[in-house]
Amino acid sequence: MVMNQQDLDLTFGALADATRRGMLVQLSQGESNVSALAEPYNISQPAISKHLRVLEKAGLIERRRQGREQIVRVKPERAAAAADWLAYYTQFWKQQFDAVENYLKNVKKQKKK
Amino acid sequence: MVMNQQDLDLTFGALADATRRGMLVQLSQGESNVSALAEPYNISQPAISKHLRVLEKAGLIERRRQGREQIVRVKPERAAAAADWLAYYTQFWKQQFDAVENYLKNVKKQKKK
DNA sequence: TTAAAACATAACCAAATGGTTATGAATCAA
DNA sequence: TTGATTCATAACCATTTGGTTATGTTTTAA
Repeated sequence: MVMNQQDLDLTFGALADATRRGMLVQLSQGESNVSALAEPYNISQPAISKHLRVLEKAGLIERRRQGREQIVRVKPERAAAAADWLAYYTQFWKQQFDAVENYLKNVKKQKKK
Repeated sequence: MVMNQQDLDLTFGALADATRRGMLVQLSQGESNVSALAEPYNISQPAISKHLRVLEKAGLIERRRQGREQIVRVKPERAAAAADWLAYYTQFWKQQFDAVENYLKNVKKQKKK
């Protein structure tokens, strides 16, 4: 999946909150309705709704109605794409870091001489 | 590296902005001073300073003084840990997604009968 | 039929975010 | 020595964010 800048904004933004990450972790165990998802957190029900909306706008979850319940399930594509993005650049950052480390080490050696 | 919730908040939060991601991408090519980093963006210099501060607080970059210049370089550990976190759960989200897909497919088949 | 359950939505609030202009400090170059 | 360069910091502003309470809607269960 190709992620544009806005997708990355929304995805990383959604992941930048412990409550929302907790919900995603919970959903890795299986589908859930909203009440069950809310249970571990002692914030109000509307606050939970807002978090779910953020996750939905980021494309990280999907909802379907089942009677009066709302069944939430995870949608892994965006998260996978964000993980790929991060892994891709991490590789270069590591290379860059090592290169600079070696350079600084050499400079130190030169000074000792 | 073990990431606590606050580290993940800061790291994903820092990544949730296109300007900051652009800076990190730029830094994957090598160290840079602040002016060179700022060049592609037409926002004010203090705005650049703020973005750098966010990246620094998240532990994604490091700075050192060199005369009147500030040399910025990337620090890959946090990004790597965040990438690991994402990759780890993505695996379960994919499993979960596939399981639900199969379940829903079976339900459809049953209905056809 | 009526009360409870499971949500969404609206209105509001404080704090955080991303931007600005103005200003100042340190360093370098002429 | 003085002016330009390279930055940081302070003060301010509008918007976003994460929370709240109040209220309404739909569905289920008694």
